[in-house]
Amino acid sequence: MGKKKCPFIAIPHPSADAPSLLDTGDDDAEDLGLMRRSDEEEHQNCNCPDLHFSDNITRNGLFAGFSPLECFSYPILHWCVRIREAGGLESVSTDFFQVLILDVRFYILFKLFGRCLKDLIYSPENQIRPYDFSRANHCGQLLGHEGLGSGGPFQLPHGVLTDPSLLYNKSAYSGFTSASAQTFFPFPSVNGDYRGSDLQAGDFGQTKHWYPFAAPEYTGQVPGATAATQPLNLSPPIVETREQIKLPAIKIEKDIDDYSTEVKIQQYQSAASAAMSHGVFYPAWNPSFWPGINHITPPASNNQNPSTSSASSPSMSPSPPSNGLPENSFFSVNTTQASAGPQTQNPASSTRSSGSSSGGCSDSEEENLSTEELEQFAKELKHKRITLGFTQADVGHALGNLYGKMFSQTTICRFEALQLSFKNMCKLKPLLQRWLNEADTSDNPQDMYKIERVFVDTRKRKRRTSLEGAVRSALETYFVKCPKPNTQEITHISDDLGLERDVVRV
DNA sequence: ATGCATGAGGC
DNA sequence: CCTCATGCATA
Repeated sequence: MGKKKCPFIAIPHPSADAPSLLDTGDDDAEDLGLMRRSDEEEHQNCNCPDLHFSDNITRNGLFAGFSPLECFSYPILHWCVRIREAGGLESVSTDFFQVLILDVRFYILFKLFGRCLKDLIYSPENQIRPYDFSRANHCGQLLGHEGLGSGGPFQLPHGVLTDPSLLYNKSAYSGFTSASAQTFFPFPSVNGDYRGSDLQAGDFGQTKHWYPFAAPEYTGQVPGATAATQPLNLSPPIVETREQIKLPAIKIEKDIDDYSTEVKIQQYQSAASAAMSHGVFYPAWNPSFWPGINHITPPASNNQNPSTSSASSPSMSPSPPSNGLPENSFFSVNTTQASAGPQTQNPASSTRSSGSSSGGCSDSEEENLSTEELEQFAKELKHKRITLGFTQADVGHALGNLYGKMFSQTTICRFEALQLSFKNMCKLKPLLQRWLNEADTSDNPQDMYKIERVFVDTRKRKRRTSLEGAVRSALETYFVKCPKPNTQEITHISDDLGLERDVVRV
């Protein structure tokens, strides 16, 4: 009786809380039903599987250190329970599914293991209770051979739900790390504000780290859409891309590839049509949102403006032929004003063609920015980027597509972390501001980062030098003695340590 | 997220 | 030759 509801996947109430998943407020983690540190105590009282915190800190996001299956399986189980609680697929409301489809993981799993999930939802012997899952039993059933009937090739790697504790170890966003060697930007620490965002990143932002279907940077799609598409779009380029990815998830991915796409679709479709026949289950399951599922025709009452969605259907189309705007459009927007409020244009199809139309144009002046403004903007950028489901790399590429100058993930990262020089921050801000405005107001922000990656820099980069132990400390000693060695001294040091001159110099 | 590499531009 | 902005490669 006294047990509290586990906040792990606090799926919003079907009718009441659907919009909260997209809430851009500070409580993003909560919006997504992700547990925060403060929930730990509460969690002690629930029957959730082993979801306890530890003090390990992950660096790259919520799902770092997790197998894709682990990342998928918990939410799936919770969704299943929720559906069951609601009386089955036929009984849940439209709003419920609007929320549900935002959980990309569920979508994918539903496609892959639709029958299995239905078993979980309907089968009388599966008397699972909310937050009372038996790992071995249900997860195996959900993802393992048993549930696939004919014994699909999908194999569970050593325990699906091994240790989810890492999920919640993400430290609060700290902006500047104390270890930062780039000290030329005098911002104070940014703290706390991105805790939620970082957690959320695990869901929508930095999904590349764990997505089994990720074709990381080449697809030109929003992560969610990417994940939804990959199992169906087995086009050669993607397959090639996979070959190059060294993520452990590849094994899983290949296994899934072997699995009959036809079967997957049928499984999905049977569930979908069953639900649709009862008049539910249609809202956002449209081709635009779920590319590859274009055989499901949403009713006319679809939320989206039909013309808008058809204009883009972004993820289905090949890369755009254009290469963005010419360089002279780099700093062509007055972003000080633009940042005050969203624009009212409908940029659905204008992201490439109307680069000059967004916001008023002005000189290429860098703004007179205060550190506080930059700091604030960096926060806002990160927050909204994550909310919109873009990675840092996406943003960098989008800038290239939209404004002609591409930036790497590194640069975006450093911008968000305020690790660029003040001058550089001021220079980049207008571009990012403009991107932010476009993305923020676009109905199809994923249009903004369709990637035209036709050029490949074939230069062979020097292999990265790794300075270790003795050499490193020797260099440091030299540096302490003489921070600015001249040529002769550099030569001397390089001879002494057996390093290239350039290495010593750098 | 960050260490090291690279190349442009300025002195 | 140096500084700076930026990116690759990798932790």
